[in-house]
Amino acid sequence: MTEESHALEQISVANESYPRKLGNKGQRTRQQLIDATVSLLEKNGLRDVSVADVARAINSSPATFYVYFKGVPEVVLAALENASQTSPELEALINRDWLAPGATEAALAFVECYTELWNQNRNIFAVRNLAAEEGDERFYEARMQQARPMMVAISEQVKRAQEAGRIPANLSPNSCGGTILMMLERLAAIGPVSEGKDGVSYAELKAAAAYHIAMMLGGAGTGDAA
Amino acid sequence: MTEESHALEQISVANESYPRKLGNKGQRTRQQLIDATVSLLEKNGLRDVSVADVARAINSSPATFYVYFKGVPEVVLAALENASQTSPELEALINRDWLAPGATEAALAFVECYTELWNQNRNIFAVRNLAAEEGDERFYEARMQQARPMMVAISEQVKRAQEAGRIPANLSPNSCGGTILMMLERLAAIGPVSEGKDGVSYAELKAAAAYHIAMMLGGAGTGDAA
DNA sequence: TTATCGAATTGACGGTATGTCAATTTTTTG
DNA sequence: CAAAAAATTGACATACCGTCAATTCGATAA
Repeated sequence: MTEESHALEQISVANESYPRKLGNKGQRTRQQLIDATVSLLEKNGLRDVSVADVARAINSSPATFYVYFKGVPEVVLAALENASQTSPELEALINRDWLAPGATEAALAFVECYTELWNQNRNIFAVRNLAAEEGDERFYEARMQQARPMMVAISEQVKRAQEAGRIPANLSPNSCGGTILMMLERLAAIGPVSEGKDGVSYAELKAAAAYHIAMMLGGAGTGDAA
Repeated sequence: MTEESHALEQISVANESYPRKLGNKGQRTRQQLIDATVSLLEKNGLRDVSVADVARAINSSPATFYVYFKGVPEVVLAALENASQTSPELEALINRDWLAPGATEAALAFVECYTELWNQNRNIFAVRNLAAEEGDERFYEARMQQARPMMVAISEQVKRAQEAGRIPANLSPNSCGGTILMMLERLAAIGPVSEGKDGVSYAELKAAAAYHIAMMLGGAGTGDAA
């Protein structure tokens, strides 16, 4: 229910994500705010972290906060800029030849690596996805951006599987990549949290996801079935 | 940052989800609150719907609201009790013989039905998942509960596929069901909203998901490939 | 060293939401 | 129709939001 900003045309300091010029101290304060926010995020959900909380955490005042950020979400957005959802290891794992034997094991390694990587930035990724789900365009964009490399890599592999006649040619590679990423993100988001909660272990879930992926990448019927 | 409730042991009216006794008028007011909340939810995310908003919407006061519910989430929880995530049609679609030909088409029909059903309660399901993701146990429980029938049905089919040797026997049926449901929920949640946003159409995504499912249920290699 | 100026901080304020009473009004019922 | 129960609400204490003007801090140059 927040309304539009007023029609003030002048310089309006905090209208950008940070003041027009940042000195040494300013950068330090800004970073402190980011760190404090991420830290608070570990214990509370995004919606339970208030500007007042963050300001208090660095022994400052809300007014100071607003010099650097428009709100808590903006801080998370800033934190996201230093977080990657891919890695050389992960790239290597996905860029293998999925038509060769051992697809199931490779897929499992891929899933492990993906969820592990995700876990390293669990706090902000979780917030990112939450905010994106809530309809915040900026977070939606951020997620898309960070997911793109994997999307491209997976699509590429799907294409190869199609060319080899392993999976139907009428499927859209991007869509296949999309569904795989849906599964992976959900899997990673669940994380070790719900370990054994629904009567299924995390390891089992990862194995199932891995099988899905191996299938979709054309690795079915290469002697991996038990 | 909200704290525990105080140690007041007496009757404490709104400590339960509704007053100890509800007369005719009370039930009406309660329902009005639920309806108003769901309605407001259509336009704003959960976090943008305040107690004040809901109260205003029925020309009442926040104080009245608090007689019936502890907060907005509780209202959604109440609304969820009258929403089902399954249907006879959907049950029929999942309970077919997936080892028989036509699995891909059947899977597509299943996906269509599922997403359609989900859409009918989009507002509260979205909120439910969001809140569950945020760590709210009650919503997590609600989601689990409402997903269970499908979970069971899918697992059953996975088991049959395993017995027929169509998919590896070392996979946990429940986990396979879980991953499928992960995909389906994400797919449904995305919905027609992001139509064509990432360069993939919703129809294509559904097709890809359907193929996943057909695969996992043992319907691969039954002559459906293009 | 100190004067200067831009960077950085904050106290204080108006607005709004939360959650809880006690007091009042409305409805039901004997 | 009068008593009892249910329902409503005004008023309040508390807390967060977002903005400014006023102030303090700190780097630089004379």
